[in-house]
Amino acid sequence: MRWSHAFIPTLRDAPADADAVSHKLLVQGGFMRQLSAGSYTMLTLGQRVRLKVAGIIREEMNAIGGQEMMLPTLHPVEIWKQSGRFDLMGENLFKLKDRKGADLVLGMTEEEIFGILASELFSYRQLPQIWYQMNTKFRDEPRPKSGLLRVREFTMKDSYSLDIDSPGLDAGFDKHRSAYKRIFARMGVAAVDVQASSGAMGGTESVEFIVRSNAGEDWIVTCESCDYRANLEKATSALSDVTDDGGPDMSRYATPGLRTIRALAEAHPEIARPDRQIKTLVYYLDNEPVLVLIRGDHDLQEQKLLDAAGVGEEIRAAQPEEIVELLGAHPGSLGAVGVIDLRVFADESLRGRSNLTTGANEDDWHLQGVSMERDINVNVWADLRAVVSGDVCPICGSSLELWKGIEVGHIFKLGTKYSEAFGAYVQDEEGSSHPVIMGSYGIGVERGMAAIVESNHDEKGIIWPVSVAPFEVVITVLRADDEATANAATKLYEDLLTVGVDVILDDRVERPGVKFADSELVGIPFRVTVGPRGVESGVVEMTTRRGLVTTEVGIDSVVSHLLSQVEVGRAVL
RNA sequence: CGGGCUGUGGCGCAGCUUGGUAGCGCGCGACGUUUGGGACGUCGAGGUCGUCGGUUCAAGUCCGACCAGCCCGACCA
Repeated sequence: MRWSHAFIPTLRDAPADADAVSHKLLVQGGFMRQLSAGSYTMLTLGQRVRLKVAGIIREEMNAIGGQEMMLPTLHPVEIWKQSGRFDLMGENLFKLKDRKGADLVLGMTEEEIFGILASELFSYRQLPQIWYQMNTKFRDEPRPKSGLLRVREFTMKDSYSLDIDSPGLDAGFDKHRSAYKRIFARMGVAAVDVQASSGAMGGTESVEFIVRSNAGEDWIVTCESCDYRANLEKATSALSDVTDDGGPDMSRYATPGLRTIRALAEAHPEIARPDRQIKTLVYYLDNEPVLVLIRGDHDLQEQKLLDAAGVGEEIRAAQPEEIVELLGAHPGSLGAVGVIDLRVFADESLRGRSNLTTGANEDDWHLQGVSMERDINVNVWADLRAVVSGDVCPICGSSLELWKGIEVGHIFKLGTKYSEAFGAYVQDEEGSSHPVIMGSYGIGVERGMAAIVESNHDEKGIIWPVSVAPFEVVITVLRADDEATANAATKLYEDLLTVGVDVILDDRVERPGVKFADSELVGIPFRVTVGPRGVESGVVEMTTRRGLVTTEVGIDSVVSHLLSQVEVGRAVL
């Protein structure tokens, strides 16, 4: 491609609404433009990167035996009702009507359709299968943001493993886990696999692939000395032993105006240290009010509550008016003692505790000497608290740290939910019928692009890894209006094309500074500078984008030099 | 869905308080001088000021409604 005739609209001024670095650089570099909230046009540079990322994914999926298909994005609403996910996905699902008034939805993931296809399987001898596709997914996000990091329309590679039994599922899951590691390594991002909540997908186990970045929206917990890694939604920590040394019987005491854990602790330090208080929260799970008990110095992790409750359509904190109606008191004086008409969820850190303080469900009154066993009817014990930095690792006892990251992939052990919903059963050796066991595995292609940029840039612009660069080499012609220089550059351009290098010829009649700045903003890994001075003496310059290291090379040997460096870059794992 | 902010040439913005018919920088076209790190001069093109309605002799400016985008929160595979 010749730059002088390419549509590469670079900008000097950042778009005002670019919050993430990748958003700013991809717009400034002329890779993409926003059409509407969460909807982006990929320009020629962006599309070239996207196709390279997709190519890496495709190669690795094929390498583990994946079979690529292409599924429709327009789905009849019935299949989403059949799987039960029409209600589950709620407003995130795009819905529309056709001319006959029939309800349709736009696919946000494709378990339903692959489940339907799997119903054509009849024998264990046809298993295992790995099926995948890469196409557009639609999600009506409440708040698209950060450029490609959270959008309403994007490309996802989604694959599905189909097995007769759970060892088979484990094998398919592990194949994907290692394929994903290779994919992200080849893309040039350091993605780590962490334990995750399965969320609305259901299933038994899930692992996310996370790229560390402050632009990300996920909080990750890692141990400083062992390999424990988990999303905050799933992470847990070791509990320290607390001895409550018996204590008095339960009694009421007046706490006028004390409405927070801290205020109560400061007013009554002898009986109401935060770790001796029960924090009582009121939530609605699918419109059912429930009480949630956690230790006074802890915070609730809502996803854990949702997981403990089973897959729920909706979780929300109750409003103060609702709380007064349910319990007869305002937040600040709430407790679960004597509550029998509401389900009570309690965090493990409260199990077996006694001599605690909690609200009396009467404004300005609390109870002391409360025993969990004796005084509170707990329906569900679960790990509900949010881990905080410095907590104790549940595996090795070292310290846990928290950091932010971008979720670039997520793999799930689904089980039989969809095969049962769509009648995907196969017979085993004995002739008895079993639902196919499914796994589901996703990678967001454009989000992956953004993650690459987030972790590969400097103050001058993007630094694409060779494997995903829109072009591997840019030939920067100084004095494109000088015939000898232009001819030498054009010859070099054609020679590089001949040996299969992805090269762009910057033959614009621009000042050198403009061309250098653009090539660095766009982030092409190798630059060859061809100028009149060098052409006269038979040399050109090679500059690496990373580090901007420049070396002088004879014009006759530059093609082989470049080719070997490009090949090294392409192969990097 | 709650709270906040913003919509003015392609991009970034001023003008609005105090109403009088639109301006700056970058970019763009032509010509000339330049050309190894984002040049300079001259001339020029380009805007129903988000939309609709209202007030007024007169609205980018005041009022109302709506739409869109962004931020915080809620939410989120």
